[in-house]
Amino acid sequence: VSYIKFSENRHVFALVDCNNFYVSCERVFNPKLEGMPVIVLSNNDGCVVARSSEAKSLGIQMGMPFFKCEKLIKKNKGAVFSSNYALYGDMSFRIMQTLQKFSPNIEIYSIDEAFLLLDGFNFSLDEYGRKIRKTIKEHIGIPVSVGMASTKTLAKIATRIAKKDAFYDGVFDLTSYKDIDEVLENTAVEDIWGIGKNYKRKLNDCGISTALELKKSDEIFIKKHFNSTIMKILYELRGIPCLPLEEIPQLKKNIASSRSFDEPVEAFEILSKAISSYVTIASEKLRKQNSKAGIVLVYLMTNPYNKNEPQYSNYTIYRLIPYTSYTPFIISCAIMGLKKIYKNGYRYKKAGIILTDIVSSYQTRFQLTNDEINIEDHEKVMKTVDYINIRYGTDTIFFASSGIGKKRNTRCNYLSKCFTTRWNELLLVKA
DNA sequence: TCTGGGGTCCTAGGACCC
DNA sequence: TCTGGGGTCCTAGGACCC
Repeated sequence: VSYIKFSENRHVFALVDCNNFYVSCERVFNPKLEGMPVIVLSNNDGCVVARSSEAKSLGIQMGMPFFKCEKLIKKNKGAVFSSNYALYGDMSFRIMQTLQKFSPNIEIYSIDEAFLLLDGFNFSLDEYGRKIRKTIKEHIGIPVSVGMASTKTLAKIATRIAKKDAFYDGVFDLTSYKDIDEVLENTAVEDIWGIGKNYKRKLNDCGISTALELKKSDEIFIKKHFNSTIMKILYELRGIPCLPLEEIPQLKKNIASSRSFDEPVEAFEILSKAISSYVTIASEKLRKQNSKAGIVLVYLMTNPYNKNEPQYSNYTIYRLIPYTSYTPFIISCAIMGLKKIYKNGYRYKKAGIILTDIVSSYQTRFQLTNDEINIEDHEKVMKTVDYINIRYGTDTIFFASSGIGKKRNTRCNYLSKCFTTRWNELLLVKA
């Protein structure tokens, strides 16, 4: 079968998943939060993106707008935090470093999840999982759940049980469980990794509502009515891996940067400063992966939730010739783009840019260019700027087109300190 | 009053080519 | 009157994830 790109040997995938990660990060430096309902908000304090179990029991949903649960959480003496990515990113880095010691083959899947390949380990997987869990808790202070199975999709299911069912206390090994089908029978299709609300509806319409029913479905039928995504899931449920461990991070194919504004923005100058700073952020990421972009896309929009206001949204793309990661050049293209789509008289809520058509810097070494552009000089300049900003802090050097006044035009009223990345924000302990 | 940000993969259909 | 067949590439939109 063409979907099966991976070897047919038995594998053991372990998924290590941090329990409500952002909340746990806040709790490490603020133990009073233990046992309290705690939520962490998205950028601009817009939506709930992490909830402690106590907050979940209050009925606060993932992605819920903050204003809809603000009263509830305050009434229950809960705590609220703005996202502190400097803190969460650093905590994640420490966890991933620690996990490297438990397997030579690891895929960092997201800020709070990693897959480990545990092939050929001839001792108790359950014990090993508990050792991982204990180590992360002791060294970093974050509680994790660990699930093991023969495919990634099954490992996801195992981890969910490890987390949900108190009996397993954070570790569940599906490879040695007596009856996998029994587990799958108790897993709803929409709880499978990769099946969202639309596939759920369509599968339900075909009479498939549990993971077991999908596993036992007729391949020909599924192939006819669904796409390759669902076929892969079907095989993965049967224990045939279709999703390999991706140890080497691939070059990002798109790099985006955008923000919603706290207050609606009308003035072109404010938008162009914002766009300029988005380009700065995205170009840094571009250079960090040693790549260059061929296209910059600029977009803006009014507030789609506000039905009483005239709506306008638009985007434009600019080809970058030659392929580049030189921030000032990309800024000037992006601002030309902005000029093209900007219309006077609208209250803009959000703007952003996307760098795309990204290639490795090695592939661009022999581009034909105008003699006036000295690519080597550009690269040296950006290298120096990046070095200084890493060494002395973000925005030590920045572009005047981003504006020199107050940087933040997004809200973050509940921000905790950068306990692990700034000397002057270290936790103070009185003794 | 207040609704995030950053990604990936897949597919259908159009344009184009020989 | 009769109007092929096979292929690639590109793009927009859908779906999903954390």
